[in-house]
Amino acid sequence: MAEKKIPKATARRLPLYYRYLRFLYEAGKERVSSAKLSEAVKVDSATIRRDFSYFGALGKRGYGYDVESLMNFFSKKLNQDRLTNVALVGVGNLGQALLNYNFRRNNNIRISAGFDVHEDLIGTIHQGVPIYHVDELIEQLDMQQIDVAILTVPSDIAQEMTDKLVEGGAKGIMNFTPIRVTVPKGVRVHNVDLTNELQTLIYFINYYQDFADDSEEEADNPLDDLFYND
Amino acid sequence: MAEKKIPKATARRLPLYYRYLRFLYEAGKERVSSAKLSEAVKVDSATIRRDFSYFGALGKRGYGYDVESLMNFFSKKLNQDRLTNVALVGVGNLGQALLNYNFRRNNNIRISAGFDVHEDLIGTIHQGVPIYHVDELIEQLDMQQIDVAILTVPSDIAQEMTDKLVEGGAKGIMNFTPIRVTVPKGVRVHNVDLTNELQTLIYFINYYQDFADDSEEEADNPLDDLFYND
DNA sequence: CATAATCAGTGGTAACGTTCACAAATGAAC
DNA sequence: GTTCATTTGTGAACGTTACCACTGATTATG
Repeated sequence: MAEKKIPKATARRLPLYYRYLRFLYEAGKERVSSAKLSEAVKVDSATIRRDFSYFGALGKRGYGYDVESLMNFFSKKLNQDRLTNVALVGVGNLGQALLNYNFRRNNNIRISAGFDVHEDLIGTIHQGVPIYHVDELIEQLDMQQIDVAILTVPSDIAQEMTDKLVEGGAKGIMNFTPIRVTVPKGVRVHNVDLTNELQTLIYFINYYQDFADDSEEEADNPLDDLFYND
Repeated sequence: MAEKKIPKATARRLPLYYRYLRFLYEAGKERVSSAKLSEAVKVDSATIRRDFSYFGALGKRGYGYDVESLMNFFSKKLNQDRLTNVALVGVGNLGQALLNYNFRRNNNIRISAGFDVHEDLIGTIHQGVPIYHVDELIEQLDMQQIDVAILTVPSDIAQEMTDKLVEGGAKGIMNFTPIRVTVPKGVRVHNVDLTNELQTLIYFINYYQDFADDSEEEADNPLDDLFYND
């Protein structure tokens, strides 16, 4: 909780920088300039330097940045030095794909518990992850000290499951449902709305296609749609 | 291609508005105010009015907005009045989940062709969608008049497949790989980076947890990370 | 050691996005 | 028809983000 105000736009780019630094490190590179980084992550080099500067002077003029130390620095910032357990609420199509999706590959994040209501699933183990009934959600979150959850349930129970997550002490929810759920202050929701993304993409290619000078980020991620509190 | 400059932030919210308008219409509601919309989509009411105003005067003072006509208006804007075919490149875990994911439910978007290199998959039909070898990609895009693609391939072939897509005439790519691919002017890439999202979420809950007054949009869709050209 | 090339850090500014606050328009009530 | 309650549309203020352009530190070269 050290540095006060890292801009949100900067925070969203940190994982991108971190990933590429890992790549450079594994490729044996010792140094990198903001210009080289810029090419790979497609972020303006001035923006990269500004982003890094919020954390202090991490580079050396005339030299660039030391890959290993910068990588380690961001590793700590992104909590990659310890394992983060995540709950998966809703083990349907998308949920199961996320179980298979290897968050751990180069990342200290793993889904450690799944929750569903479907009787066939409960008690089974998928990709090494035990599936519990949602009735056990609050209890398990507490027991396993989980404070981050992925929500992949049908829309009509999205708010209900969110309330349970909040009650279980979740602090962060990655919401794959199209519902904008309501949460109390202190809980952060990150919306990943796939249909929304696709529709936006289609809108852009239909209405922005001939505006040439137009290269930028998120998003956002767009996709990027996140908010805090209610 | 009518109205010139709809802000990107506005464009990203259109699908959200559209979806809720559909919901209201199906619930038999005839009118809605920006304040009511605001509650549901969690966007400030002034922002909603501003967003709508870019398209002209869509509402009536003292009344609000007519649900049906607004819904139809956005339906056209979002190309929902005609079917959009999308290609899926990479029919692995995530790809198959997206095949199952019902984009068509309330949306005139469907995945109409899948592409992979895995021999077991080629020639099969998943969820009604035929899977072709990637060697047929360029040919099929052309034949099926597809200009939007979802990219869910391993990182190491992301750029190669992107190049094929561009060659096949794709104008929009929803990129699920962590690679920031390079594309020529006129092609829009929308990055959906799940690991990135999760890491950002974890970063936020660790560093922003006690900054209370902090509720906003996108996304930082974030997730929302999109760009144009190279 | 001197000169050239490189490159981080940052002040300034422009572009973009959000929100306040209010006038003008409309509908509802009686 | 007058009054009251709503609610849009928008000028203006504010906040955030991105980028240019330059200074000065450092390395590389001969």
